[in-house]
Amino acid sequence: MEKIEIEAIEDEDTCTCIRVDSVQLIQEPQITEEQAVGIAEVFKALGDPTRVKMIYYLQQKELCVHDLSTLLAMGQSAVSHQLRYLRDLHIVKRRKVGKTVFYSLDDDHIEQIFIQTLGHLQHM
Amino acid sequence: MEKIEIEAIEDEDTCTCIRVDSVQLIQEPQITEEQAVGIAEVFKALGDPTRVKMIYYLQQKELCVHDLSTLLAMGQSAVSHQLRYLRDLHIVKRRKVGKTVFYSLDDDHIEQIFIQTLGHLQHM
DNA sequence: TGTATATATGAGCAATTGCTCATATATAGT
DNA sequence: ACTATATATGAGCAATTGCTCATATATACA
Repeated sequence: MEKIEIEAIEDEDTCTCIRVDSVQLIQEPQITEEQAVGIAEVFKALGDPTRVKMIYYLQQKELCVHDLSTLLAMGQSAVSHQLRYLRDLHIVKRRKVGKTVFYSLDDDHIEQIFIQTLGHLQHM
Repeated sequence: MEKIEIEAIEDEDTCTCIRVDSVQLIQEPQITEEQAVGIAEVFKALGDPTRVKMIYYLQQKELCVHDLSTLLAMGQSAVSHQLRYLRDLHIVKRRKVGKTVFYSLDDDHIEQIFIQTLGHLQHM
């Protein structure tokens, strides 16, 4: 058991509630800015109702832009923009057949996270 | 095996790529607007670097506002605002002791989703 | 080659977000 | 009661978001 020097920290204010533990955490930062940004980026991609529906449908079957547009009752442009966004994050991938482009999920991890969360949220 | 009437759908445009399946999906909507909004709401809460860090630290131990402020290198007001946001979603809860308020995670499901996702994202 | 269909993309715009600043509230100590 | 500390909150503002509209690109077919 080591004793921790509370006096080691000297700054402008007075709160010492659990300063000790905070310092311990600070000394092992454990999560970097880049990691936090990366994690947030993925969650943010799933954090929009339109994209939730898209991923929900794509998780069931490959769909073309037009059909997604119909299913979501949204303009083709809006759908294409969202698909572009998801594709940039490698959440979704394209398969072109003639004029039409089919989209499907591209990432097993994200798919699992999505499905698990769906399950969790049933019980809330 | 049932045959599906493609001709049943008659609307303004021409794409019939997989219209049949789309209609099948449409006939069982399976995901409502409210559900999509609810799911997105949760993901959105996790979709910001500041909140990711907060949840990451709080998942390790209960912390007061001041210490979170120190850990995140952010102003107390910004931290309080974010905590308020997370509290409204029942992701975080308060425990008041004298002048200081301790925050901790309030939802096992969200905690699990967060940890699992953290694990998944290690392998990406 | 010309036309129609399917998708992609840039610009613009209203709504939302995440912060800061100032200030309010709550509690403890004198 | 007065002061200091800890947290909460409203207003404001710059940045981001998610759509629409117009238009570009790609492919199929006559």
